[in-house]
Amino acid sequence: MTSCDTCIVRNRSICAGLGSEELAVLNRIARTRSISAGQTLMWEGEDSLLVANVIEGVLKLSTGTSDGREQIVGIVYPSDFIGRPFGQRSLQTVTALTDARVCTFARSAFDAFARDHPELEHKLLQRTLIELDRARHWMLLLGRKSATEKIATFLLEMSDRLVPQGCDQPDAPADSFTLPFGRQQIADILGLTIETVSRQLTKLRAEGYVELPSRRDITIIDRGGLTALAG
Amino acid sequence: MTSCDTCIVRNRSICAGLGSEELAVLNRIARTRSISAGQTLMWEGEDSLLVANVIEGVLKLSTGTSDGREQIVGIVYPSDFIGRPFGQRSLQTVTALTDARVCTFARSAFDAFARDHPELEHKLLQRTLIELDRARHWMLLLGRKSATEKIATFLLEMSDRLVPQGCDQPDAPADSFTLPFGRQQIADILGLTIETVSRQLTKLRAEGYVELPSRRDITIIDRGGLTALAG
DNA sequence: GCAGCTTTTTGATCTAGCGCAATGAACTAG
DNA sequence: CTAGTTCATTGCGCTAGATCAAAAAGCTGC
Repeated sequence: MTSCDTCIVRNRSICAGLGSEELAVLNRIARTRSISAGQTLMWEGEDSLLVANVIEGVLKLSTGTSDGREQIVGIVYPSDFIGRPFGQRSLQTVTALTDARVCTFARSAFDAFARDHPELEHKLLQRTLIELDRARHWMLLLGRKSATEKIATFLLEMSDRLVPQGCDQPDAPADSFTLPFGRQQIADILGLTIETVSRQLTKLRAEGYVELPSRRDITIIDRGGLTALAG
Repeated sequence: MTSCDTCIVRNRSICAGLGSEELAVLNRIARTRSISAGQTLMWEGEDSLLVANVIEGVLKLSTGTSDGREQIVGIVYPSDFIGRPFGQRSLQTVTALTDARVCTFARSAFDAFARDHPELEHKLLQRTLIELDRARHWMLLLGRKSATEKIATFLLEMSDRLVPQGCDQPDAPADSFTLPFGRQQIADILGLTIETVSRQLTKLRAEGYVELPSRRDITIIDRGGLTALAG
């Protein structure tokens, strides 16, 4: 059974600000679910039956062409909301990148609850507006930036959104962090091939912008330089 | 002075469903504004002071890099909503592609009104969710599709969203339509150069997929073929 | 340690789309 | 009608990034 009382993302998720009775109602339709890395929670084109809050872990939203090319269109962190409320179909595939835990709701039940709680809908609207800004900003990167600019932008963005594991410090951007992605996934985020991603990272290391202590670890050495490269 | 009573997008815009008293209140903070083609309504990075409903005309939302590359991230039609409610900054430049009329509101006044009217906020949420789906879908095109696929997708999308001028017929996709864009703008939508757009269109014409009666007119000859090309 | 994976890097080519330049077509204003 | 202006097309390299192929580096389990 779920308990919102002990939920670690309670104050940052869309649930924040709900009264205790409302939380109790929401609690009744909620179901916590564990997902292991690589597992898919919902499929593109499928009926939209679930929505969820991310409790822990990182997930990707992706779309693809019929011949197997993939584009990652969003990355989802703890306290973020996933799924498509008020819509019949999910237009993205949602897949866990790390082991994850999510708090799921049947979409229809959630929709009904949301319509009765303007404060919740307002939070959802705020988030959706932010996501839309983010997606549109990423369109500039996909459509107009060079491989070097893409990688530099990506590393800076990751240093902003990722926090070194186990560290609940102030949210200043960290210069060292562990990516929840392999090279292929970075390629799918940036609209590049895996080889180009690898070459660009090697180049940035050779030029002293970053260090690559291990496959998924990044240390930013020259943030200013990277910022300039990001365009 | 504005009058919602005679507004031609009243039933399709976010105002639809508001009662007549509420409409009167909204009316009081609204201001109709005419914009001529090419004129910019709001600038990227500027304080978000206005939001608006589009009454007539087509506008583009765009972002750019410091060195002048541009990416169009959205196209806005009559009854669509523009601007960034509940946010300090506008992250896109909004520019009229054709002569246009919009119904503007001071953002702060609109925000306050919206917070008092859950039904309105719900409509706004629905629209924002649809726009987010659209933006993410476009990311696949920008990141993963070839020039031919991009152009084919674009033409099909335009035939869906544009209606031949002066024709209030059922909304089946029209095979002939007039684009509100020049070649450079098509390029900025698709993340291509103007030359590539031109060459691809010439190629599609040569291969019998489309006819190009004049600069901005398109006639789709082989919709099935285009659909196949779109990938 | 080693064998069998998977993932990443590196190398060598190829090509789609870019960038530049010239030409041509359409629109505007006298 | 003509000159000026803007916009679109076409031609010709060139290059960033894709593609194909192989080697190297990490993991996993024994």
